[in-house]
Amino acid sequence: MDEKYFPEQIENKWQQRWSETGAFEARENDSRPRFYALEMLPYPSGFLHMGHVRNYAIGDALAWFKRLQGFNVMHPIGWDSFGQPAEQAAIKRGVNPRDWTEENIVHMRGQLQRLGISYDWSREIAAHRPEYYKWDQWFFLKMLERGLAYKKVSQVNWCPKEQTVLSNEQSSGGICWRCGTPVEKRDLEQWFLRITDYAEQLVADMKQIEAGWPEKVLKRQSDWVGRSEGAFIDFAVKDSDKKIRVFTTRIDTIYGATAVVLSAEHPLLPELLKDSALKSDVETFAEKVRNEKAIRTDLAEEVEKEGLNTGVLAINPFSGDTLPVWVANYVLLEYGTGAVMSVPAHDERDFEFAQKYSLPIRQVIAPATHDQLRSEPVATTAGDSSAEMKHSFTDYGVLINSGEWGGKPSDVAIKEMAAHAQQNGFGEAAVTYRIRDWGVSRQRFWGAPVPVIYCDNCGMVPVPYDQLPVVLPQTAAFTGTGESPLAGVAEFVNTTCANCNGPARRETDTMDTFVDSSWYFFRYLDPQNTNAPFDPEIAKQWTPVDQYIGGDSHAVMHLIYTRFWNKFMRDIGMVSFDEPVKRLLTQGMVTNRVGDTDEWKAMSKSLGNGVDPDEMIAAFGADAARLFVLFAAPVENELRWSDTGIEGAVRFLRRVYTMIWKWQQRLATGGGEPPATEFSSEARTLRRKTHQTIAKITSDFEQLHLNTSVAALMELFNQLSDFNADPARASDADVFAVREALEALVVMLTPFSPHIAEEMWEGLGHPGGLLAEARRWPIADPELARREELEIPVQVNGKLRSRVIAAPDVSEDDLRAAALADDRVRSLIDGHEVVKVIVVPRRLVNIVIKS
RNA sequence: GCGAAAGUGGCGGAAUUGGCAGACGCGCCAGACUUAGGAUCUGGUACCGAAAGGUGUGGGGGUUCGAGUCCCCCCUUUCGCACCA
Repeated sequence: MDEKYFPEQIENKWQQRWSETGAFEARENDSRPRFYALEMLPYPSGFLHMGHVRNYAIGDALAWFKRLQGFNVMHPIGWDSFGQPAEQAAIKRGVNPRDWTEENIVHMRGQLQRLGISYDWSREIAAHRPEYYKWDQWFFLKMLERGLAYKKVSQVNWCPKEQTVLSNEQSSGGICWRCGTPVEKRDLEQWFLRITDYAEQLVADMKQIEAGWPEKVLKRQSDWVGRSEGAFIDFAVKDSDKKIRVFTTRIDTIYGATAVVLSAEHPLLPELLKDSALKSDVETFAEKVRNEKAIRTDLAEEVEKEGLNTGVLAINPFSGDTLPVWVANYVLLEYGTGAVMSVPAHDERDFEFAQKYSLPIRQVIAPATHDQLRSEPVATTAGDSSAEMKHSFTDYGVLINSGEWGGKPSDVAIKEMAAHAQQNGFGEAAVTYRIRDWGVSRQRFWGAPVPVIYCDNCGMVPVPYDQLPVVLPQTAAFTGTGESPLAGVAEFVNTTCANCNGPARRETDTMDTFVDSSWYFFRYLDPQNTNAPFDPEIAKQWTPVDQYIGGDSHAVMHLIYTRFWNKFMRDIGMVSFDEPVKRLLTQGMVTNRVGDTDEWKAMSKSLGNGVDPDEMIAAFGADAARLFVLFAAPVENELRWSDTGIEGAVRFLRRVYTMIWKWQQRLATGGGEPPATEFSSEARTLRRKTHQTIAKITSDFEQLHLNTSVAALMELFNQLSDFNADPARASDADVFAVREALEALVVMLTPFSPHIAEEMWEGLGHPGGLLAEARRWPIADPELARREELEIPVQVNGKLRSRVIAAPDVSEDDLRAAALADDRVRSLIDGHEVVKVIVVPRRLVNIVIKS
């Protein structure tokens, strides 16, 4: 090792050595316990940004930690390389998306290697390569076989700026997930995956992962799936054999229904209107509502409720009442049945609607008091409470004005009334979900082609498995019009039918890139497999993933799709578990000040607040850059970038390096045996700090509390500085204590700054590198970590007044006596009555006096 | 509007979960290095006060011998949801 710390030199040296020795390659024939550390794979945009650096620095710290603890660690990386930006580059600049993508990968791979992230590069994958997307297509066909992939015309989310379809997850909140443009609705024929078949499991299986996943991610997923228990009820249409089915979670309020309200898109509407005098008015109104919905852009504002009476009447199956049927803009076709019973007295929306259109308001739930829950049925009067009620009453309570159900509490009535409906054939208890099927069709070039063909004779024909992959053509005309560019590539489109050999056309839609990322981490485990996406036997050894790390922006996209995919893979026998990821960490964003303002936003090119990782590496070294991002904030917090912070990291590394240099000669030659002589009190203090630090960092790592681990390393170093022994003259005992501290420091620094750690480890006289031994992570000795004496704070009436020194095993009585004997304490309690003395063993004494 | 989380020095953040508030770092101040300093080293750094001492974890109340931590009300910020029947 050199006298001075030259990061570039050290980093090059070790990156090369790691690569030559295959240091990070995970092997199958290995008896060590396994650990799968996974970071969300990047899109190859061309440049690594600080968010990537943070993500991979966290994952790498964990991977190194586990490796040093003796685990066989799987730590792979790949490229989420299909998607929009490549195609945008093609449209705008005429470059070939494949070339653009491959060049970006080369550049970013170089950046990752310069960062020294310990990936097993032999397992690298890229979604845009046929050997990968072949298996996307394979999975698609499997889903098609099982009826889980289907095509239908539907209203889809359309981003007018990017000219593309978006899934519901990608247009959450009504805006495009990528560019923030308000989303429009369009009618298109599209491929869907039946994620709704798994809605119940997506909710129920959260139990299995709740210990390891952030609560907020599970909450968002749970909201997204939107499980809701209630009942379907059929309202017969008067003078007709038609029925209107509504969904309600509050069947107990059904006697308060004063209208049935349909969404403007409700399929029954045209038939219902057939004989209505108001037909044309209603149709005009419904048309207007549909249009407003399709182009709605001011999402912040709640739209004012509007409705129109259709003139049609329906019959409440419980009360026999005749109710008007309305059409209104606040009823959604997508949820429930597209029709609701309007109960103004007990639903805010219905109340508002009833107020506006002067519909009657009938109260049927009374607030429950303790006695009422047991009271006899209240006499029913079908009164209109519109005058008295100022707000809807939406709590559960006791039924009134509800026929035979009067007097029953809501929860009981809900169960009994659903059963009653079922017995009488006009309804049933039901569970509905908010989640919709996953629209995976994209009218895009740069994605995996949907592997089906259309034959004039045979209709839609799946591409046979042995004809996969359906390979993307080299290029196409990129017009950016929203039509799939593949449609213009004749040699792609024109094919022969696998059934009848007649002429046929290929599907020109490609798949959503979230298909690629739904199962990629299984491919890492068996990346060369040509017979299957992966060998289930190999996958079994490594999965579920032990720790997954990435941004929380994917909480309801990638992270819900991949859970769905796993359940599908389970159902076709490829995996044996329900959940693919045991523990998930959603790391915080890396932000920087925007210009001269006080705003902190995620680094981005367009805001001009980006920090180039390459520049950081050049100026400070990869080790310092990584150390800083891990130290500056807890991993889940936002990280506000600071240029001075990283200088502190370099300073620390340089100080450690200098100390190792100072000691290396003495340590490299001397043996590591415990000395014959006694340890001095200072040496014992150093050893105590060493073992306390080992214990702290080892346990911090389990929670990924990396910032406090770094702080602990710094404390250990400060203690070493204070120890201030001279390498030339130090006693054997002192040298032993220093060696113990320095070796622990170096090994525990490795997850944060691996290059300098390897260099220093070598400098300390250990050839072969840190991974030469199966298990290198130090183990804390609790005996040595224990304090020899305790400084116990003494409070008088809760205020800190003094401290007493005590042995760690001091008895409560002795501690109390010592506190009461303390001079300062005595001067304060003299002349006062001691009411009580609280002794917390090993912690504190509080003396309560009367003042 | 609904829901959730969070408010600790100039800044990022610690605090063994009810027991010494401010670890560690950044910044700042002072000093040293017989020149320079955007290098390095040493010391200091919550606030008020000369000191003794007092005050202090968004504000107000409460529980407790003891509250950053628990409970209630309020304020602020961030995030999520957007008529989900």
